[in-house]
Amino acid sequence: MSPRRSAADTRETRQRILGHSLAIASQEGLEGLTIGRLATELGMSKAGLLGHFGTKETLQLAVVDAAAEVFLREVPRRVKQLPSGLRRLKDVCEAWVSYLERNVLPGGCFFTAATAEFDGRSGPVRDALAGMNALWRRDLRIHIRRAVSDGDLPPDTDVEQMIYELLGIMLALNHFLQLEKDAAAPARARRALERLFRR
Amino acid sequence: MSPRRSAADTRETRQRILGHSLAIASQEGLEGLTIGRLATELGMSKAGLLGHFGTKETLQLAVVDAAAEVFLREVPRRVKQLPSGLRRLKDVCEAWVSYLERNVLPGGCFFTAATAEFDGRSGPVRDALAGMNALWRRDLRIHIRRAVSDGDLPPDTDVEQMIYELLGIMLALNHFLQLEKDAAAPARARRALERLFRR
DNA sequence: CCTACCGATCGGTAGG
DNA sequence: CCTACCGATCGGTAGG
Repeated sequence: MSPRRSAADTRETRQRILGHSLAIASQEGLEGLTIGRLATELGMSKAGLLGHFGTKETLQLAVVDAAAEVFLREVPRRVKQLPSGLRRLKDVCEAWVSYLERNVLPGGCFFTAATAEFDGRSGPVRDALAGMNALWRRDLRIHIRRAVSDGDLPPDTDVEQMIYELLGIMLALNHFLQLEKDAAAPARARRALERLFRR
Repeated sequence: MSPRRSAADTRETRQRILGHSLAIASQEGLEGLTIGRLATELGMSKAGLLGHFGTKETLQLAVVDAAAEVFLREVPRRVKQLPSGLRRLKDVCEAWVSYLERNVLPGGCFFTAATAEFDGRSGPVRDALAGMNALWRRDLRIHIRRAVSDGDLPPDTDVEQMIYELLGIMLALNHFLQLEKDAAAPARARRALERLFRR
């Protein structure tokens, strides 16, 4: 009667796995994501699950990609696609704060958690995380440089310094939201950003 | 011939275990710290090791305490015990940057790593970490308040905002040191601190 | 502190 | 996608 699993079904199952993996990984880390637990919670067998990815490491890499997808959808793609510059930078940062504030993933920022977890290791997962971090900094760098050449930031702006401080504000936001459940943290992040852009 | 293990020997063994645990945990996390691995690397049996702590959770709590010991020794106790205030606050922050810069633990700041790992969970380990974070913020709060009442910081200083930004600078420092091995990060942290105290 | 062991779970494979 | 299984390792205990 019912046809064999179509390619679309397969893709859907894969997305279900990745969605649940992302939720687990944001709370308990990429290593806390075990095949057995994942299979049980999704109501499938370990072998069936592993069939989609081959090994746990491949699954972890797919989760990193899925997390990047979510972040790109929720932050840069969410703001009006104005020309690069200070206005766009501010919009991106506001979307970033809002992303963390809205608790899109149950455990907060996946990349913050996963980066802290893997920064002391080596291998493909660590490299993928480092690559995503570098890509995102590159985006910020472009906006900041443009803001400087537009005259919206002082000509002596230290671009890397600004990226450093931006990231610090976001790391602190994630920290206060996750550890302290401090509802005042987003306002603090916004205030810190204002001070950063108004120097 | 040789006497039975003395209480001093026992304490020494315990310290050896905790020291090695701290090194592992700063790199691979408090959960990556497994009894079997720890026992092998220390050349003792799992049962012998567990005898000192009872359960893994008790070991994890002891590691949190040991990490606090190291941090207190390397940061607040390392600066001249001047009266609380802006001078002391600046000294403490410099010791904090230096602590991370000198890579006292192989995986960077234990508390940053462990907090990111446990902030999505519940239980005694998470609570102990939250408690240490709160204690440290209390210290910083006292210094900032004193600096304000001394007139060394503006009377309208938002104390919690300054703590937030301070923590962000340190989280970013740990991030850039661990993930990017960016030797320029300590200088960026110092510059960000200057800007924070000079507003 | 040790040896010897426990049940549970890990990632993964064979075969269908 | 499944069942059935593998060796390795997990935290922990009994008994000395």
